[in-house]
Amino acid sequence: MIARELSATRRPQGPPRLKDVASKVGMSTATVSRALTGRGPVSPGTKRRIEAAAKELGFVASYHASSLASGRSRNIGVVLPYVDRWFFATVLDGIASTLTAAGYDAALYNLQGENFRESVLTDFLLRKRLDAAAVVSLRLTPGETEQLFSAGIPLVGIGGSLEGAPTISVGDLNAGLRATNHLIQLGHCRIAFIGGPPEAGRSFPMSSDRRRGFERAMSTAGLPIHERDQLVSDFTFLGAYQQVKNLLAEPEQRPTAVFAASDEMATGAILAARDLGLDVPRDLSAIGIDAHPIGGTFGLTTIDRRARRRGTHAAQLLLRQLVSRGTGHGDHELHRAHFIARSWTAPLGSNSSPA
Amino acid sequence: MIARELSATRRPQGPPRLKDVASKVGMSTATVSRALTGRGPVSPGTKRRIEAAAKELGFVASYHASSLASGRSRNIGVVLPYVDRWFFATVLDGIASTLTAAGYDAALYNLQGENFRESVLTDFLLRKRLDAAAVVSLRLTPGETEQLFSAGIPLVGIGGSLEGAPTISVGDLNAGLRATNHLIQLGHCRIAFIGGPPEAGRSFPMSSDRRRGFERAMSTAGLPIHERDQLVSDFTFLGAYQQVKNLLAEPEQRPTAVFAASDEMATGAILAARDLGLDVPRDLSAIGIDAHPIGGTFGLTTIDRRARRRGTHAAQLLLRQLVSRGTGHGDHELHRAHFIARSWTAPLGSNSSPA
DNA sequence: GTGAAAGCGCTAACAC
DNA sequence: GTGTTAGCGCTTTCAC
Repeated sequence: MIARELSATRRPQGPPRLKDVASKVGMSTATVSRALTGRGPVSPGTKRRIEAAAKELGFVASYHASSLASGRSRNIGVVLPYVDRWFFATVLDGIASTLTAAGYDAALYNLQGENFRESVLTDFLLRKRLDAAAVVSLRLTPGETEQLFSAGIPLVGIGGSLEGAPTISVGDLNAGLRATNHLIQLGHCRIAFIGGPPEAGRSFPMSSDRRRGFERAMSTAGLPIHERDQLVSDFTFLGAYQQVKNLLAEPEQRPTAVFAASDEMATGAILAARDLGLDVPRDLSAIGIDAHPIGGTFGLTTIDRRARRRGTHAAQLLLRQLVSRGTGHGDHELHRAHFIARSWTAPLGSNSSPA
Repeated sequence: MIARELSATRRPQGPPRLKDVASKVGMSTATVSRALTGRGPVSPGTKRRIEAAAKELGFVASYHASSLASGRSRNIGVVLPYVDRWFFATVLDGIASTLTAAGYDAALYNLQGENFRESVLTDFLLRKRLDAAAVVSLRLTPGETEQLFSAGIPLVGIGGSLEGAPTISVGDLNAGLRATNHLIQLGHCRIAFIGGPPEAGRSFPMSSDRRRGFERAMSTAGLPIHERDQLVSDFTFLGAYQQVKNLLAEPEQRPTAVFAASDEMATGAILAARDLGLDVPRDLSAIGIDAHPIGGTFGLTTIDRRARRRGTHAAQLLLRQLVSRGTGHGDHELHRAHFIARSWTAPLGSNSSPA
């Protein structure tokens, strides 16, 4: 009803339109548009006057109209399996900050594991309100990738596998190798591995790659892998704490070192060991992956995946692609992970035969 | 250049338009629009045929066009100071999931402390591409709130203070009171408080409210607050760990309990105590706030802010407002925090005079 | 360098 | 119930 009354007065004091700016400077909307978007020629003088007028009126172009007319939307999608886990939240933080600074919006698509996978990948792509998308730790099917490409949406992958799209990976396999080798070089022969759950087919192929790195390093060194030292947890502190507590409960079967696929799990492992009266790192060395702040507290040795930086980098890549209008198919950048040696790993020595 | 060539062929195989669906079923675009949006009368029969045709063609309405024409955009903004902190990430998770499930987009605005405050609050509001916004832990100035209202954007606040907008708060003051009282009832007289940094003027007024709760509880109980027991940290594990380690270094001045404004800090405090050789909870009781998973591991007593649920609830509130077209000015819902007593708080007893 | 005019793809009055 | 007709507010040829 109110709306009806207002419509008589016609736009009582709605936001200013391009038209308003145009008439204020006595120019056509076309020129104003060119001046403000920077596309097309405008004389420096007019440009300045237009900008001044726009500012004075507080004019900001309507995204919807602009997007509809131009096909560009200054909106970039970020697709990830979780947002409430440190690694993902941090990557997201990096992406979002970069985009915001560049004047882009970040549209968040939280798949929640696999819950929304179907609808998100179908929906958001089809509606084409996105200029580009960053896909974090997801293994897209060829069909899905192709759909996105054919919709003309530049993609960049982070740590997942994305056939044909530029990907920023950290080399999970390599990280697994290095972490394990570090422990081996310290003299450890019996090393436990705590990984994440087996990947649900299509998501985050990270844990299994690390596990493969672990296995390869062990076999290269000629070390046996004990079945019972192969733990599966959920990337969380709590899960690992419990698992490791069980594992260490039998002294004669104890590993001397543990490699966890996340810092949270590594920390859990350490605290479990401590609670069992073990001395860290004398009785148990531990190494994690992530450089989660919690690890820094204690001095956990870890492999930094540089989460935030990778997010930033992915966003920049996308932004650059948007400018050059190239899709940049298939470039693959490997961000080498950064090794951080700290005090939770120690040479095997004083504890060759645990009490 | 390619575009130019293609334009000859005219939409070689671009996504289907409303028009395509219309001609496929031999109806006008208006009817198709009505059928698909559910706004306006359509006979059940035609509706079904239209839906079938749309599905078959893989038609999905262009958001931009639809938004421009209707003024609605199925896009809701989420403004928060950080995304890489557990509480915020979890709230965000709750909001985003709910919105996604309802077919809405979540546009993320990460202020990064105060970095992007200005531009976000100005920009995203002016462009009006948002149907509504959830504002987490932010203290908006009256001017800012008014701007948002006058732009017709329904708001809901979570845990911040938002004059005139519905707010979901957890009662930080009350949480502070309860946590402190819990410790007092256990017989503790010397209680330390670890809070966050003083709020940067306009952000997240949560730490100070908890501190006030603490102070009030103490003074009500007639207990003195020692200046040196009032710690300021950064909500992180590490910060608290160090602070508390310093605090506990002098045995004769030791508090017997500590109330931390976050579980991460409480956990840091506990581990600091342990590393100093103290027994928890015999020598030091600790209570936190958040129900961060890390606390569950050890049995940290805490006050659950129900982060995820509050996010969910905020999103629902917004969605409901959008339907009823009311702005719901000023309703204030208090989600009472949930007390979780666990093993890290104990009656003062065996440790009346610490060694 | 600038303006006129034709859309972008959809929704919303309003007639029928 | 359904079709017709105007736009939503901007961008972009295309002339000038």
